[in-house]
Amino acid sequence: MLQIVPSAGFSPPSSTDYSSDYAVDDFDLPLLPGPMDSAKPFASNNNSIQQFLSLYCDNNSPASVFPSVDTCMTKDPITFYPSYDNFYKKSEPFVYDKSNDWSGYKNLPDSFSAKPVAKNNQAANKNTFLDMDMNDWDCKSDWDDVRVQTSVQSVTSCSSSCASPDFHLPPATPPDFHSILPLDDVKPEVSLNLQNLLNDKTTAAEKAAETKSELLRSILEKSPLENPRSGDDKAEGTDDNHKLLREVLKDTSFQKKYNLRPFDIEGLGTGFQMEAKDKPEKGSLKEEVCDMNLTEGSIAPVLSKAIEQLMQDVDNTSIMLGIPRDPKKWSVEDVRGWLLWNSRQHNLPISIDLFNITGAALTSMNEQDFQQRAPQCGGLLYAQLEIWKVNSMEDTHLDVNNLLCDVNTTQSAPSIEVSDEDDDEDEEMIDISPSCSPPLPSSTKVASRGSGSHIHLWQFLKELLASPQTHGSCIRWLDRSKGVFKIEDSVRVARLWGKRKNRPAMNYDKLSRSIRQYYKKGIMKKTERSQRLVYQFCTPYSL
DNA sequence: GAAAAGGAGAGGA
DNA sequence: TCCTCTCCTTTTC
Repeated sequence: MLQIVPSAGFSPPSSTDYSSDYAVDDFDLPLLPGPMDSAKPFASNNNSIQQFLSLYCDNNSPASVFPSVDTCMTKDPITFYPSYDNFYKKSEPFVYDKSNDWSGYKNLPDSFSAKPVAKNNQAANKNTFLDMDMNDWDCKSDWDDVRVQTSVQSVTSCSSSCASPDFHLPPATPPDFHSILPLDDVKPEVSLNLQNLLNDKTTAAEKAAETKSELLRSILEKSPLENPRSGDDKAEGTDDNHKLLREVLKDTSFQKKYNLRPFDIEGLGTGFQMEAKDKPEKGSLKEEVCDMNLTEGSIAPVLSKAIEQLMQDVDNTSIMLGIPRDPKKWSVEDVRGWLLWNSRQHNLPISIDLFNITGAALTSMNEQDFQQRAPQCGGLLYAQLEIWKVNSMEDTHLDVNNLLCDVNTTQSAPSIEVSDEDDDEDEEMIDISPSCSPPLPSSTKVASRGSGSHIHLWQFLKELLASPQTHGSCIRWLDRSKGVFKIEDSVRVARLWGKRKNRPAMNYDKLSRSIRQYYKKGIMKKTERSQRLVYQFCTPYSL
């Protein structure tokens, strides 16, 4: 199943699959404030937010957290998206280091010769890069493979209030582009504007259609060799620029995506016109987003949902693996299990023996330590662990609005609303109350991870089993490796389950009936030797 | 008597 | 449709 959110964890099959609806292109990363040092919970690492959203926005590979780094450059209102897929897929996952814009490219495959190194050995940092002339590039034909798409999103340049160069992907400037496209005043900090995209998609698509038409006209006028009316019959493929251009013209995927109908533009080429759009599926995130009158501040619910889902996935993974949510509490075996899971889930080459350490030691490692032990995926593991660390903060205040506000704005203290339940359960609600205007819509309170009523009984039981210090008196593992556990206090377990599900009448009879339903589903099975109050998870649920 | 096992129907998402 | 709750009966320990 294609998924974007579960990049950092396990997400059980759900009817809410946003994968087809959103891509990395749909998020306006630069909307995030620049200096994140004062913004919790990512203050510990400036890379975190970038990695976090990169993980989030990837929908190009089903089980991968490798971001498809589609950087963009734009001349408002035109945007071009050179994709790095063709050469990037074998390299390290992108890690943006603001101190060195090109650090993420250090492991590009040998075939990629268009590394951002100037011919005159000019340092290719961000500033010099922006000042470099295309003739300074030591680029070969690899750019020919760069897929180019015209954007159908409405693009605006980000103002300084919502964007900071510190958090922008390094601009990429394929030389071929520069030679054929009007990019005289390229703004390095420009990327997609989620607000415009979501707020007025129709207008955006129409603009894009117009844009593409204008682009075609411009190209055709500037490039007589490609203009069939020019009378020049130069053979196809004799000019790399035109090869690139052909890629642009051949790419019609945007038509389907935005429901555009081609039409002829005064004989100059093909334009595109909006057709009736299908209404987003009811109840989908997309519909919710479309229904929002998206101001800059109202993007918060979108991010809030994304973060909520990500945290839920991390929780699901911790339950599935039977490890604590807090990586600091991991045993050596837990660490190995987590690494093994990541290795399998994302097909990462990890030498697990090099991580024969506890969770406390693991969490104290920096990114370089990870890179040393896992040269090919250390950065990714580090980013994954960062998310887990954030998720483990019980008092984490995920105030998405803070991410969208000027960091100089005074930030209110985290507000945690703790339920008045007894100490059986940590049923606190995370209050995502706005700390800066505008306020969030009605659903400002989000149930903390795992405390929702949608949790399955087997997940709940594993959650209890994962916290023996708290619930060991009522449920415990008999044989962890086989997934055999015993309910020591059936009344209490049933009461906890009823509390979680808001079913005051729950009792063990009903709970055990639900457990028995799992026999048919293959989630649980009877133990080899029938024992009272002893149940056994089936693999992989026991993992 | 408590727990296990399972049939059957209801209800919510 | 799936999952869980609820009620019920019968069997087992």
